[in-house]
Amino acid sequence: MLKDLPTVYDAKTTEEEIYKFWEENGMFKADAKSSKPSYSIVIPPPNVTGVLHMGHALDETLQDILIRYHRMSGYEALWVPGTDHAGIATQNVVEKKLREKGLSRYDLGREEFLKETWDWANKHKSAILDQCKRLGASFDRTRERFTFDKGCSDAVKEVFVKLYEKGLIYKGAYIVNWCPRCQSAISDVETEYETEQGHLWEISYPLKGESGAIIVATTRPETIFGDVAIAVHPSDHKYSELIGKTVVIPLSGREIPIIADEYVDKNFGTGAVKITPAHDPNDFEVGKRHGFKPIWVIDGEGKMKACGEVPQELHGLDRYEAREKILGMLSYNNFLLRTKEHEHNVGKCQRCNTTIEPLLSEQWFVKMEPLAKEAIKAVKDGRIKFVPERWEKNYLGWMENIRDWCISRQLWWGHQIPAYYHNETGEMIVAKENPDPKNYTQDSDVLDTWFSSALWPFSTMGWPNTESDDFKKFYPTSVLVTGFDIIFFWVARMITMGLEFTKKAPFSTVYIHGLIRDEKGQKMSKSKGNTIDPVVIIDKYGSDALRFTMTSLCTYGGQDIKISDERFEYGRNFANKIWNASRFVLMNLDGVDEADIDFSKLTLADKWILNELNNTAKEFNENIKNYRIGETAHILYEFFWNKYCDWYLELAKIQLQNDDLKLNTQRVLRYVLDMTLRLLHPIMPHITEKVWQLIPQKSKFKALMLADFPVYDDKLVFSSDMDLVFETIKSIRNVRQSFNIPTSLKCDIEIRTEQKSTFEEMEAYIQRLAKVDKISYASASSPIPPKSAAAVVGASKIIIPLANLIDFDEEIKRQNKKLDKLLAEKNSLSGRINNEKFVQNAPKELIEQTKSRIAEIEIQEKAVTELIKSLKD
RNA sequence: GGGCGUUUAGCUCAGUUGGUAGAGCGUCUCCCUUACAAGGAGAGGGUCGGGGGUUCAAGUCCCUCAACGCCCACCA
Repeated sequence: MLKDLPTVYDAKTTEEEIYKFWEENGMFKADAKSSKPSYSIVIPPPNVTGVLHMGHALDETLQDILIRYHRMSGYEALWVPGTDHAGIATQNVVEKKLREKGLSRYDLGREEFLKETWDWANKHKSAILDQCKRLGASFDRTRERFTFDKGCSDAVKEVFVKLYEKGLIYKGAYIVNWCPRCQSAISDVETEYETEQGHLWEISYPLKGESGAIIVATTRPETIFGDVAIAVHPSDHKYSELIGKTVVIPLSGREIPIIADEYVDKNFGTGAVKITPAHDPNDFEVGKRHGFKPIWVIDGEGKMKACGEVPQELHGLDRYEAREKILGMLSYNNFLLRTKEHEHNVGKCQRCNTTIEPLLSEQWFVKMEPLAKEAIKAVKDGRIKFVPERWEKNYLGWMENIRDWCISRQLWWGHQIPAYYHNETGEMIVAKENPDPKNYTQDSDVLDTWFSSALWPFSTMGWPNTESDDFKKFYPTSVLVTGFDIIFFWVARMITMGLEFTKKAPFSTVYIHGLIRDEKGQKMSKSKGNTIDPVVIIDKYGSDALRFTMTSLCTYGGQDIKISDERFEYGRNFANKIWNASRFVLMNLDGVDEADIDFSKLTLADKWILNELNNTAKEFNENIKNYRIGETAHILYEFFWNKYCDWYLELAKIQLQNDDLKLNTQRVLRYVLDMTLRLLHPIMPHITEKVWQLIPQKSKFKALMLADFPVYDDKLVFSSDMDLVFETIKSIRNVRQSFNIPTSLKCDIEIRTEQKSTFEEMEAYIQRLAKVDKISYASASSPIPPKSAAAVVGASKIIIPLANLIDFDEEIKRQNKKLDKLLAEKNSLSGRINNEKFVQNAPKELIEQTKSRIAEIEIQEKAVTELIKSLKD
């Protein structure tokens, strides 16, 4: 049966089979009543509208590694999955579907539209989490949550009412970022700025009752009908005489004053600014200071309002079309004096890329500053630490300058704001439930999606019921794993809300990884068409290959990760190597008993590999504890491929042929494979589980995923001279290759050494792995026979008599090259030793090390010189 | 305007308290050796972006310049 295992690892079949095995046995389910210490992670909930992309794949893989590692390391590990209702994104999708049927949400009405959206969300809610199963995600689906489910809604209401009662939520009219397409306010962080080449227009505003004019520079001439004043700097001599005078707005004829305000920059434009409080945040502030009433001229759709002095022909016109018309009119009437090229930043809606319209409107806000205090403290005093640390600065910088958060959205899909207005008096009550549905109507706005996300670490644990088992056992969570792009959107807000409502930091570590990019370093996006679908990669290379590759690309500094389809060959090849090495071991375990390794019978090779395994376990544990997760992959790759496969399996082949050594060698093979699979399991769960279950053993564990994770073990510390064997074999191979000695030809060697017994112990290894026939010995001082190739290993000389095979000139060249290298090293090292200051200042061990290295070089130098001499003779 | 990151082998990137550079891929040579050709063995390849400084010693610390990338703020 074992011999029937295919030589190429079949990831697809294995992964399906193994995942099903774990799932059906309920192995992902965490026990809130467990006495083990808890380790918990909540997933950054993907949008219900989403499909799995590479960013998720990386994020989920890293979380799964941490969860699996801790589960095996004695923790009660809980990973909570879930999805986000994604207000605008989801509403957009459903509205688009309606539009295809020629309908709008208004045709359906709020109630019917919500029903439709719920249906859609319910249908898609689990799709992305099902895709995560392909990744091997060991999250607890029995605890799956949705940011719009009953529990989250209760938490949202609780938080909203409490914040309102504390005076930290208020409603008011302010300039907000308004998306004319979404028809809603959005928050500052949802506004992305793009640099655009625009214009600065200089417009002349004639003075009233006298000749002359004041020239104003603006980028937004279409707001001219909303002007309430012209502002200049109080100390600007150019305009000091004009302050207090009145000008007439071009095209409108309305009269407005010239005022002085510190806000104006004397050196920008003409030094005179038109003030439009309804459509610009700075103008709003100026307007407020001077007591002007704002005049709206652009509506929520970004069109010119049909009101006031806006000319008839502009009514309902898009703001940019109106701009062109207005410029035409100004120019025609000689009010437009100059048009200058001007580069400026334009705000765009994060969701739909529509240009934001700053608009004065009535919205709800969270006063962030008082909340931020504790959130700053928690990071400064180390209750929360960022990995890598540099993100702390980024976080703190933002937190220390935080502005109020606009939380109301003019959407239907979302948590409706729990404020109720009396139908007649308009009196407002903020409460979890409508006090009197007959007479009170609920506020029609909903909350920013991130409001419910901010509560995610504790709303998923049963909060506000702080007595729930999950909350008691698993809150606060252990770590939050995410990309840097949502530190402000999400991480910062979770920290503030967690501290405010649970008095605890929601997690003690924020592990920030890089973003996935395409091979050119560009962000992946559907519109660019440069996305790589993780499911396609999994189909092609396997889930473990995807996981291993991505993990290995994670650097400690959290650099962005460039990937291409071919990069996953790295993980696929490694999985295949694991598969085949395991096949070899399994095929050679026939007749093995169930006993542990007999330590009294260990060979040098056995000791060497056990010692290496032990170091690997130690390094793995140290690295993962410090979130050097990429490093863990490198360590395991190096150990498994370059040590276990390249050397130990080859050495074991020799030992297996020795009846005295066979049984214990089998035990070592089995043990090291078992432990290695455990080490690899968090990163490559499927293949390791599959192979592990094929290993004959008396394990008490039902599955590898539940087995104990290896830790450093004093009993496995050995020192051995294997390096001498490896060096010997490698140098003989080198000689063979240099002189094109065919593999079929075994050569004899002579070893000139004072360590005869050590070499004798290793003869079998050298013979087989370097294709050597007879080995003879002589003392290190014996003369070198003529016509030989040779290698110097440590203080020993390996002589390969090849009189008829080698080109002596070639060999002299080869040895000279080696000599040059030795001399260069010696030169540099003795330079140090001869430097008094070095001897004074350098650590003792380094000096000793340097001296002994020089001594070693001198021995080799002597040997090589001797060789060259004998070749020349 | 402020802040951060990057610059190391042809390509993509590691390099944790400073002690004369590593991997994967690619290249060259040999090998279907009974786990694996998605493999094995061997080889070649780097003045660690430029300049300056600290030090016995700098890819690693400090200063400065340059290029590229990102974030925040935002002057109408």
